[in-house]
Amino acid sequence: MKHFYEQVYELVRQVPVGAVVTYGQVAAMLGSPRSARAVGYALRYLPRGTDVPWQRVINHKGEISPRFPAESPLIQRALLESEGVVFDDNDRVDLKLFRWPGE
DNA sequence: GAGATGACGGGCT
DNA sequence: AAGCCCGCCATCT
Repeated sequence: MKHFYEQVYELVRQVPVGAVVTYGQVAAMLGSPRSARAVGYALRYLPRGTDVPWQRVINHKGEISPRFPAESPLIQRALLESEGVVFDDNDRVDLKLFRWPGE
């Protein structure tokens, strides 16, 4: 455990298929409820061929956070849907149903 | 070592 | 109910 990043990656790797977690949740699980932002920061630095299921991390609204390539969110959405996650008419995930409770 | 950055969250309007 | 603003944290340059 060197960088906060590493911890984020490790934890995200443990999120099961068909489940999602919020940035804040990840931060809280790592012991820093206020560092949700840092979590997003960590994911931003992920290389493309990573084994980390970054697509399972979304914001507190249950929606995919916007970012530079406008297509990324679409790819992320497709990945999640293929894993069984359902999006409503507003492109949001029902966190009450898909939020990973943790270990 | 200081300042800027950013895929967030929560509270208030 | 939706949107805006402000504060937080760890990392990057």
